[in-house]
Amino acid sequence: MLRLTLQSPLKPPLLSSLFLLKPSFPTTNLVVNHPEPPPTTTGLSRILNFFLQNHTKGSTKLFKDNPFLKKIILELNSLEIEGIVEKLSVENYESTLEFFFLLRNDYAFKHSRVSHIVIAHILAKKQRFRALKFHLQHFVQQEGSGSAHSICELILCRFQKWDSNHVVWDVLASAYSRCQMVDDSLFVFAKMKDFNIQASIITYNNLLYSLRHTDNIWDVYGDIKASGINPSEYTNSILIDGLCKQFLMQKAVDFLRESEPCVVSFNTLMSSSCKMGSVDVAKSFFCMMFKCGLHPNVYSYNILIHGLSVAGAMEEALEFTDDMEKHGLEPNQVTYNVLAKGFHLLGMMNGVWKFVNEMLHKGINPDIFTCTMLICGYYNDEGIKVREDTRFHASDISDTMLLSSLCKSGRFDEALNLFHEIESSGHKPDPIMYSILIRGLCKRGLVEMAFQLYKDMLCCKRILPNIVAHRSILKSFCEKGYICEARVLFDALINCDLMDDVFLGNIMIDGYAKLGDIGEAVHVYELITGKGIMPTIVTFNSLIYGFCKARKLDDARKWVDTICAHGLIPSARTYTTLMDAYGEEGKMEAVFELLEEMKARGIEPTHVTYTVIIKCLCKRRQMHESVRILKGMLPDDFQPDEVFYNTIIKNLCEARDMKGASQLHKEMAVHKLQPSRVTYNIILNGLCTHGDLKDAEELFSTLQDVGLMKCDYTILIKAHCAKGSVDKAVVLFKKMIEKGFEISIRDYSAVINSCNRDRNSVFQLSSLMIKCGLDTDSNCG
DNA sequence: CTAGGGTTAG
Repeated sequence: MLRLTLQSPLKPPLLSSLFLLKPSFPTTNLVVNHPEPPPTTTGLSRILNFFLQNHTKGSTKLFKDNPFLKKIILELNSLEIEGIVEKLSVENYESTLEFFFLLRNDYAFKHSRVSHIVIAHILAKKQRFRALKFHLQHFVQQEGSGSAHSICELILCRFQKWDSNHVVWDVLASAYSRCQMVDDSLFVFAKMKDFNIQASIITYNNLLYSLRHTDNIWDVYGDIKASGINPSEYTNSILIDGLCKQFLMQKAVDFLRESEPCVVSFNTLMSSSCKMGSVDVAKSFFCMMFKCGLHPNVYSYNILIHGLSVAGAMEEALEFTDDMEKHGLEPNQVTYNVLAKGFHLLGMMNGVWKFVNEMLHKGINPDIFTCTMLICGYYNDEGIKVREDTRFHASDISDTMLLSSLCKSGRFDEALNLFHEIESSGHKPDPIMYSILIRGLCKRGLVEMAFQLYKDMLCCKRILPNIVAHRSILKSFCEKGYICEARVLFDALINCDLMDDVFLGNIMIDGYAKLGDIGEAVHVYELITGKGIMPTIVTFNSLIYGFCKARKLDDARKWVDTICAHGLIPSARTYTTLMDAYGEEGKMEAVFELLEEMKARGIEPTHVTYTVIIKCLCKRRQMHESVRILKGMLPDDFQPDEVFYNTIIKNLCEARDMKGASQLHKEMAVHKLQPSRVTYNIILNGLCTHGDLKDAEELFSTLQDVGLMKCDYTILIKAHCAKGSVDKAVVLFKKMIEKGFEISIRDYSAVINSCNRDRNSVFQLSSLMIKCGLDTDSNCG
């Protein structure tokens, strides 16, 4: 059994064992690219043909157990397989389907386009619409965006006369919409119009859905009306959803009035109202539903109960929960999670436990949302109490809670012990417990150990890690600079179809962006959007950060338009990132231009925005003028934060205005801001370089209680060296070593360099270096 | 098509 101890974290090179991960993943669908051999006339395909002809139904089973035939398949290229598929399809649909999917799923065979379209026709003919839908989605994902043109061409050339032609066209247009390839979808629509093929309402709905963030919804809606087909209930609610997403609530309500109202439309309106903070409006929609003769469903109740819970109106939330049951609707996982969250927000742990308990009693297992609440530490230190509480004694949840508490307080030894104890008591290891440990270890920077656990659950225990585990590992890999390992994991998740949400993609994109590797960042972006995952504003903000980091500012700026094209609204973060980048390049006009642009869009600058602005201003101007300009810009209710102050204090120090700096330091208290170690470090540095060294020493000694950082020591040491007080420097240096800070050669040389080439001092420090440190090679950082 | 969480800037 795997035993982990905190004393022996794995060294990074072992991470290369990650490459073993891929074959260990328990799912299929790993795409293997077969090298395409030149077309052969070896007769292999004739043998295969002969074989398939002689076994209609059940042929593939025979085929599966036949190593000889397997060998034949691997010898053939996709063109030869295509020939077989086509020929077979004339004689036997079922065999063709089995043959195709067996090759794809079990042999990871990459079929040709023609084969795919043949299969689509068979599925259409057999009216297996669900399978057809998935088949074509899979197909267009594989083909990627921009493929519509050539695929349409192919269908026109070779499939025009096939019976199910119109169905295939229709579902193809849907597939492109569902995979977020809107341009391709529109291309298919246009071709269909040329050939008088009527799109179904389902296909229109898919298109409408993928365009719901944009003005184009009305064009599509107009098209539907003009074509004479009846909009469905879905059509209306998608339209309402789109209008809500564009914050056009009034238009949404107007449309609801004119169209046939349905529960989903009301739910969408309620959800949007709650998100905008108006639970009352949501409640009035709820009442309106009854007046329209409609009955709220579980979604309706949950939306409302959530709205009330986050607003702190727990009594009312509970009333609606009762009401729900009176109307014959059972509260579900979501209901309980939402109620638990509400009580937690109020700090009423009894309430939380009441609902987690009720959930267990009803046989509803805590799901990923409950777990996220547990794992992400909503329940702080309650775990230990809970485990002692007899009501929860020996239940899985109490173990989970205890584990969570231990991880939260950094007691990993105890956490791991508990974990092994649970394991050896015959309990099946639980993915939630794993993810708690993995997340905890990652948070502490112990990603190597966390990954060991991750692999242990995956490879040894055959438990699929949950989203929390994936996220923690991926994020930590990125943060620690193991970008290649992160990518291998990411690709494995994609290939196993375990990547269905945008968050993992965002983490991966951000990882590349932070390194300035914008090429890969964009590549990952294309990868996830090709999978039909909708990018969010976070995706774009990270991409823009990446372009800025790569110093491609004009490209970065152009991506703001892409955000809008996706129906998303650029955020204050978007603009702040751009402004910071332009400021760094000294392009103040651009900074102010962006500020105007964001305000024009109704996006309020945040305290971060203003921090960036002051940072930029100070680069070019006198400090006092900069502050004056900034003061003119700040809104009355501006709430500065600690970093805002730190930035100004730092600039004041650099302008040698130590008096102003200490004044601002005092002012922080007025805003109830606690100066942090960073603040003190800035002031210390200021005093050392532009102020009185005595003041610096004084500050240094008072800081001893607050806790000193390594750079506090080095700053003062360097200052002493520069002033020629090497003795004082040496005393401090020894103290720093005593405190257990890791001292690198770089630290030594930095100090020695600041000795003004005074040979005596250099000698003194060098001997100290030989005496005290560098006896191991571990600190050559 | 509609509900619960998490990923980004100084």
